Amino acid sequence: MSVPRRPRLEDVAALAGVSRALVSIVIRDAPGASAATRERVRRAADQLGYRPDTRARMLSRSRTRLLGVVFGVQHAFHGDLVDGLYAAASGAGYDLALSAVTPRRDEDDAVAGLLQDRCEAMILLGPRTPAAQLAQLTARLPVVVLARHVRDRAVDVVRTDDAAGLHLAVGHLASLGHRRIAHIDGGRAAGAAERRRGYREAMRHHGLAAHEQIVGGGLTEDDGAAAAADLLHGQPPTAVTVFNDRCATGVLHTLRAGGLDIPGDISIVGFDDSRLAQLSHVDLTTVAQDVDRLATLAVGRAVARLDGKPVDRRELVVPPRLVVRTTTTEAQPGAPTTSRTLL
Amino acid sequence: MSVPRRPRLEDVAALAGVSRALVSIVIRDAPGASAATRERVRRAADQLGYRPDTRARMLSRSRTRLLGVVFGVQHAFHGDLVDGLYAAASGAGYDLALSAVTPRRDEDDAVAGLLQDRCEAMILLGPRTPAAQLAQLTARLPVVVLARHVRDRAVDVVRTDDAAGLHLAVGHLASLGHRRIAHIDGGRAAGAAERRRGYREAMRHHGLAAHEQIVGGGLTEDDGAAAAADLLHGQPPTAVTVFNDRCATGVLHTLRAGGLDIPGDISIVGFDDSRLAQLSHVDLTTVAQDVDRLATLAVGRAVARLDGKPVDRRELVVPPRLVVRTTTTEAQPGAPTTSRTLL
DNA sequence: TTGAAAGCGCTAACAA
DNA sequence: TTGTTAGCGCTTTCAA
Repeated sequence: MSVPRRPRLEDVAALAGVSRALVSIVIRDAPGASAATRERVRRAADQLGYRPDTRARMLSRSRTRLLGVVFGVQHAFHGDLVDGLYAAASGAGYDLALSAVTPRRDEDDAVAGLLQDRCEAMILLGPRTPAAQLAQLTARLPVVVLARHVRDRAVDVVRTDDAAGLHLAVGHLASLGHRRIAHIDGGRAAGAAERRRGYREAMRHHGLAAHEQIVGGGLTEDDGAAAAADLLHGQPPTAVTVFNDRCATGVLHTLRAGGLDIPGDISIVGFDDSRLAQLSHVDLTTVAQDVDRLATLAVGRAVARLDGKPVDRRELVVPPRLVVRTTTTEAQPGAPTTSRTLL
Repeated sequence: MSVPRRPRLEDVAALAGVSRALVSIVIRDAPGASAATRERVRRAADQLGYRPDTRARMLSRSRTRLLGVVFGVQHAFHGDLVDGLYAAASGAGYDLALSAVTPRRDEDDAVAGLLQDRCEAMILLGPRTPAAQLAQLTARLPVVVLARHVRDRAVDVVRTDDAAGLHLAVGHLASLGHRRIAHIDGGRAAGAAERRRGYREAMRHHGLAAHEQIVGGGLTEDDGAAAAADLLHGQPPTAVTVFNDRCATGVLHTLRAGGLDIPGDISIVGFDDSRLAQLSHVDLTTVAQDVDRLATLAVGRAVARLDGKPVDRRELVVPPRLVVRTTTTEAQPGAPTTSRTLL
């Protein structure tokens, strides 16, 4: 049984009794065909189930209308961003080429794959790639770094105002009467330095400089779990701001497993407002990043570069917003001040 | 400043002083060129930084060597599978085209996107698409369903022996002395029916038919949290097998939040052995799916179909394996038998 | 071993 | 409004 070959432009033309060019015009909704012809061509195309060949189109247009996206497949927040990026890209008439960073596929692999796909621009989610290398990549195609601060002037950045986010978090806790507020940081992760700085500034701003306490964390749940244990070896704070939701989740569950009441004994604030924070058994007070806005700006910036439009500010900073859920409450007079051994 | 156009085959040919065809041969490592020529062409290509244009190549070869993958961007286990698929595909000389299912992008969208990318075959991770529709898709290109049972004879399937997995789980619990073992199921999720069946069979096999208790769950953490609450409205079991790790995590944390000791009061067994189960603060006893084997088989099957090789068994079933961690322990004589109100 | 030439399926400039 | 004609960059016969 012979497989019916996929219909080509030519087949449609033949059926409709017109030239290939005409069909191309109709298919692309380009001007230059009468309504009657359009109708006839459309009908023929439908009848044949014609679908234009993207590759041939890309080749002749010498454009792919493809935006490459590098994301961490294990990172819940990246999943949220990808959702936003799909929406933003299709709004701008582009498609997304996804390239995942996995345990066995690093960022360089992911970027290389995208380069091969001939995407026109690249959007990197919280990349760990050094700034110099990113700048180098920018020489090949427009690159937008999403959710990470990059000092290098050559790289476009769209990110949340991380420092402001920590001002919100600390302010919230301070207004609840907390004074001993610790910060579990993200180490060298994207955004970590900014959030650390925001925490310090905010603590000083609230006259709590003496209570500053930064605990080494990271971006995974396990990092949070380890940090939670660390935290409680000394004099435990009454509240903690955590680098991100994943890490905060680790902190939350570890403290609870250790017998502490959250938020009774310790209040916790996360960062991202990823789906993780919204789970009913987590229900984390957190600093929300405006995913749709970040995604829209990132796509917009990539497209602007492709269109050669002038760009005023290289870095676009989106304000965060505090989402209060159930992991924060007023400081308890009798909060634990002695260290306890957990786990 | 003019952008230096990407070098083409022709540029390399000119520099090396040979014809385009020769360059093509050398680049593809095809036979038909002397060692000397090869060397000369290679040097020229390197000097120009030549990279073949994938699209043009796809077009003329009328092959893309692209395997489409539909996955859930929020699903940790899918992330694990994607990692395995990248490895397996590159081993087979194929590339992956990722298409994500997100809150605003359903499976149909994801499949449509891949169809447009002209991938040669498709691998769907735990799809919800009805069997009939999958069968229809198979008429267009080879489709491999990964991690879901499909009765329709037209669809290739690679999956874990879900029922056997529940035999392992129940057997483990039974050997620890548990009798009242409940199952929190996955509803209509991929694999749920098989796991439910496996649970029932295993309970009977161990003479525990009288203790069968199936609680409606789902595949997310929130589903698990809700089920945990339900579970305890009646007479709580001493152990539960849960549809998957995500759901089990919700169960675990909800029970703990309610004051129960896990595994002291209730033992919990998950399914998948996704990264979630391996987190230190979760450390879930679970039924592990052999991710690399599943991925390798799925890619192998897709490639076999593309090569037109005969395929003996339409469905490839991989045995699971039990991973005992810290959420299961021996049944306690004094385990709670009265209902408690949680949350 | 090498080169010429004909596509792959589509777009776009130009003529009619 | 329509059709003709070159490409887009590569692969792949078929001759030389």
